[in-house]
Amino acid sequence: MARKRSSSRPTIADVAALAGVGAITVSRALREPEKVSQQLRHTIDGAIRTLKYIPDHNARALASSRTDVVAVLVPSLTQSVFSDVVRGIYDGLEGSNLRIEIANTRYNDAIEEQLVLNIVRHKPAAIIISGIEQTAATREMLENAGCPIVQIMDLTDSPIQKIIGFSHERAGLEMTRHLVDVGYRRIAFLTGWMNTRSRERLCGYRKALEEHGLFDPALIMRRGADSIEPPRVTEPTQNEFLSASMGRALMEETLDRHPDVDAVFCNNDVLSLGALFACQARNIDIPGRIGIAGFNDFDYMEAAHPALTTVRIHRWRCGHEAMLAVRGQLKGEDIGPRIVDLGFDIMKRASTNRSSQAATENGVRQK
Amino acid sequence: MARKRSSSRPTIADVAALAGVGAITVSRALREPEKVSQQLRHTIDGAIRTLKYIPDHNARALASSRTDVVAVLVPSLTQSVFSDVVRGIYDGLEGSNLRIEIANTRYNDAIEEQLVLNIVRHKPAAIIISGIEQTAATREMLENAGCPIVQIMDLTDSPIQKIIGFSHERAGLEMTRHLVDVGYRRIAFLTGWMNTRSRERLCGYRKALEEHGLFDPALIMRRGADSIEPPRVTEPTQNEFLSASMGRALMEETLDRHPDVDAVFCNNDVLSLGALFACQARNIDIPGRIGIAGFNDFDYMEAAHPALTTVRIHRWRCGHEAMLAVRGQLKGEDIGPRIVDLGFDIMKRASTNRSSQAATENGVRQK
DNA sequence: TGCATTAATGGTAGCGCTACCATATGTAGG
DNA sequence: CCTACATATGGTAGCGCTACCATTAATGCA
Repeated sequence: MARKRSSSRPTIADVAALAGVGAITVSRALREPEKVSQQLRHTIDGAIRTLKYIPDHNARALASSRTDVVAVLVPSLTQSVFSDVVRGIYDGLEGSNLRIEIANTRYNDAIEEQLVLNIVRHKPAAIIISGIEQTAATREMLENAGCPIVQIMDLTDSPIQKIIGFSHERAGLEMTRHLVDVGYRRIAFLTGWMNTRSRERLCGYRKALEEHGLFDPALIMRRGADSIEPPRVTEPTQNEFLSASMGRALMEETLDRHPDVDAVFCNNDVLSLGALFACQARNIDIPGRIGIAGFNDFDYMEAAHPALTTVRIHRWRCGHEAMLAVRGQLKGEDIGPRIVDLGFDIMKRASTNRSSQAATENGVRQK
Repeated sequence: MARKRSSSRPTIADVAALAGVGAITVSRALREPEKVSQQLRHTIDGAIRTLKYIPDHNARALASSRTDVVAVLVPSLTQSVFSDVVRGIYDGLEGSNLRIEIANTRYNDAIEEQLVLNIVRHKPAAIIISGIEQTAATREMLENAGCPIVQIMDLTDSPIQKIIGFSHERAGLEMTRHLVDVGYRRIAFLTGWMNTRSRERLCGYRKALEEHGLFDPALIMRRGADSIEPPRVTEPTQNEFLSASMGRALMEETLDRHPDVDAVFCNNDVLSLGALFACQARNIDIPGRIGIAGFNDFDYMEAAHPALTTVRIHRWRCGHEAMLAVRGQLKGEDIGPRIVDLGFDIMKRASTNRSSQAATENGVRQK
């Protein structure tokens, strides 16, 4: 009844035999080398190399009910935002023998819950999860997962364990304040489909304008699906989620319907690029007649003509630090600060560069 | 000597006990439901739901020496090119119970070889790998992996099993021909760090120009690291790999050093965007004085002012079709055509829209 | 009616590894 | 010299599942 061993794959027993030691010693040499004499360690290393032995992590997981998988939950792969974050996570991996498993929640709580259940059942080494709006059930599963959990890309006072990110509301607020500061008064908000975090930015925009009695709900210009689920994106040309074309259309609509608007705060750089093109096509002076601001600081923002004002956030760093935090905790280090605010930078560029002089004039013109 | 069972996790035995059947029957109900009577199937489903049973894929892999992991090898996560491909792969996953494991080769053969070794040893359900330039050792491992292999994003006459992609050389060739057709004569090639595939496009560019005796190596304008390894990218603002700023600098250099250049073919849309901004900043007429063409057809290309000519390639579709091909083969379907050419489209837009009238004039002017 | 064949289910023995103990050695302390 | 205790190594029994057979009941067909 012996089951055939596919002779191809060397096992720990083969290594042990070749090195003339017990299998368990090989296992130790791999996992806790300090507990094996230097001499044996050397012999074993040799055997491993000769046989090109690679441990089977399935067997390892089964035997130890632990894995070396870091599960990463992101809401979307569509946006370069999360590509950068994921890249940071991968870059933070190097030199460890951890593995990464990306799970895509598609901005859907039910999917997220199912994924988390599946993940915790498989005893990951750690979990990195985007945002703070997990359902109660999801949160409970995470709390009981018995591994390091890092939330990213947002902030809250009550992280599950640790959170690394920044405040979207404050980012929206500060950028809007900047626009007001330099003299814009009729500031529209351009947006595509909104998730929780982009909604927080809208919130910041609103608060900043209300501080000055400048808020006008009619100036929230929105395109794209109105659903809770994000629209499906396949090839970018059919993008109803977020695109420069959408930004261009939004800008044109704004100019047509609200001729008194003197600045647009775009919920995403992609939109701001479209807004810029719309203005160029109509020969509208930027920043004189219209100011433009975006969010993310993608590479093209500073190269644009005029260079586009935006909020720089630290996507790569966020992923990278999350991974480093995970690795620290797995090495037994202290968890450190539970809340890490990476902040953001208001990149004041030519597209909103009105002198306060011009600002005053503009304020007058607004009247 | 009994090892403690962490009571938390229900096993197949628990389900079997609750359903009053043997464990193996539960196993079958999950994997080959048609071999279990409808009645038992129903009972078992109930038990699974009551216990929230989730199979342990580590144990499954160990027992069956097979996994449900589709390994995906990409050379980079930096470029939105591969983000789109990966997104297509994930989208193609839905409804299956396959899992995805992304491995990043960093354009490095040695890393790729190590990753492939590690992957094949773990018996993946299938492998999707970018490009065709695997080392002999890598190729041999893949050939002996005993699972479906799909190469993507390029073409060759001798795929390992199946390849889904398009010809970069032909894309470069056709775009360059278009530029010549509409009358451009001194056509520069703008590029950052080049990988094998972008080099193929350069090759196409060269061939097209040589057809007309227009090739001039001095017009290959290049920035970024000259190494075989790609430069590291962290936050996009420090991007020495590929950025709009680089495109802008390249365009400015081209204008300064080669005032007779009348068109630029950018190896990437990102560069073409920078090139556009450079021209706008100098008030240079596009497409009159300078024509601009890119490669990829990112969303902003058609929104730009003027809309930018480019090569549309099918990134999402490439990943998606690769995944569907994998699923088909795993279901036992025929492998189908070994070579799937997804092609590309030359998107002729305003940035190269010279009438043939103007083209002739320009031809004259060149003399 | 008898015997081959199929359909439906179960038992047992691993898959490759590590947790848990047991067993040698060496080394210090009384 | 003996105990105590750390250091270094090994043996055994699973982890949760499925491959491989075995078994039983139901069906087909001469």
